[in-house]
This record gives sequence, C-alpha cells and structure tokens, in this order.
Amino acid sequence: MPDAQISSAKIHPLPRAFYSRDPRRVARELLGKILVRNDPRPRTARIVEVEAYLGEKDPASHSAAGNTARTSVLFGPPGHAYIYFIYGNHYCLNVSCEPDGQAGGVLFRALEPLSGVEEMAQARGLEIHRPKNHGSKGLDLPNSDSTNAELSHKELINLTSGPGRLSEAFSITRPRDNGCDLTSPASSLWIGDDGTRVRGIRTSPRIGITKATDKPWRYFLHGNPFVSRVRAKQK
DNA sequence: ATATCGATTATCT
DNA sequence: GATAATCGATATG
Repeated sequence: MPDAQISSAKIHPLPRAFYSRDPRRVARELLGKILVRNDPRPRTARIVEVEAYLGEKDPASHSAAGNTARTSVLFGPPGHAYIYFIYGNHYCLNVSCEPDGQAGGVLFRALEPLSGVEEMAQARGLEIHRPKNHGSKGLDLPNSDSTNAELSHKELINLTSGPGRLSEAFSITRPRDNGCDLTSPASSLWIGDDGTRVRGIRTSPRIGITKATDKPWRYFLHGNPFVSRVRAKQK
C-alpha cells in the first residue's frame, strides 16, 4: 500500500534559500513537493509540472518588461507568490526565485490532489454527487475518507491539470495571494516537502508562449496523469 | 482525433 | 488597438 503518492510524513516548509537560485534548478526540484492551502477548506496537492522563467533576459518572462507594478514580486525576495491574470479569465501561480533584486520565477502548471478534493471540486464549480448504497461509477479519490465525492476520471484530472485550473482549485487570486510568503506554514498558501523522491523527470519547451520557444524549461513527471496535455495547435 | 472561437481584462505599443 | 505563461465549448474529420 505505500505507493507513496500519499505520505503520512510531516510536511515541512522549503526554506527561502531553496528559491534563491536559478529558476531552472528550482523548477526541477519543486517536482514532488506539496502545495498547501491553509483554509477553512484545507487543500494539498503534489507538484507534477512546472516551468522556469528566467529574469529580464528571458523574452518569454513577464519580467522582460522590467520591474512594474504587475511584476514587482518577481524582482523581490525569493519564495513569494507572483500571481498574474491572463486572457481576461484565469489566474496563474508562480513562486519568485533568485535573490532580492534579481527577477525569475517558476510557474505551477499541474498538481496531483492529495487532500481536500471536494473543496477543489467546489472551487472549480463542479456539482458533487454522493453515492448512496448503489455501486459507484466514479473513481476512488486520493487520500479520501468516507465523505468522498464522486467525480468522473476526467473531472478529477481537470481539477488541477493546467495553470488556470489549479489556481481555481486552490482559490488562488491576485488580490488575495500576490506577494504571499510561500516559505511560511503560517501563510494561507505555502510549499512543503514530505520527503517524497520523484522519478521520471522530463523536459519540453514551455507551453503557450511565442518567444524563446526553443528553450526546454518545462519540467514534468513522465506518465503522471495530471500533467497537462499539450494543446493541439500551438501558434 | 484536430481546429477554431469566445470569454474578458491587465498590460503594453 | 493588440496581445496574452488559458480554458471550455463547438465544429469537423
């Protein structure tokens, strides 16, 4: 049973020094770590897909436009949440990297839920069906108790597969979370390590960008079902 | 299976 | 005025 997707080990926060490095290194090492939402509705999920965005020299990075009101967190101290709003619809989560004064960050692209699946479904606007005494057609959800929600496979995957989806599942918004210190368990949002070692790290070009498309700075766990699907036609 | 489109706003040219 | 680190829906093969 110790498939180790779920560990009962204590989750301890990653120190600020972890983030005070090249975003490519931070991105790779964030795979397998845990995003925690401390809430009235607590949620945790394992990080399975990320992208690194370098500083002002990376034309695909938001910091390429310089230190503005929008991007100031990327230029500040490491380990803080940079949230941006995109396409008039979606928030996306990053963590700032590199020392104070130097830009850089890692975008969270996909998570594997560990706890609080019902809360994530609700945050995503899904109707929860509770099976009575008849057979269930839905999947057993990770780390679930007797108050399980029933979701289709597709609904479960789509909870946290993609940067906009995972942010919605964790109720992440810019007004609420931009600038949040992700190294402190006292924060509503933080990142921890339960000792899990991951295998099968793969890389690819980053998704959805039009500049620096040759750089292989997307990192993901090969075969993990929550990793986002590369969309059919990328401009 | 791939392709296209609308949503809806912050930011930049 | 155009574009964007996206998603969900719809049309078509």
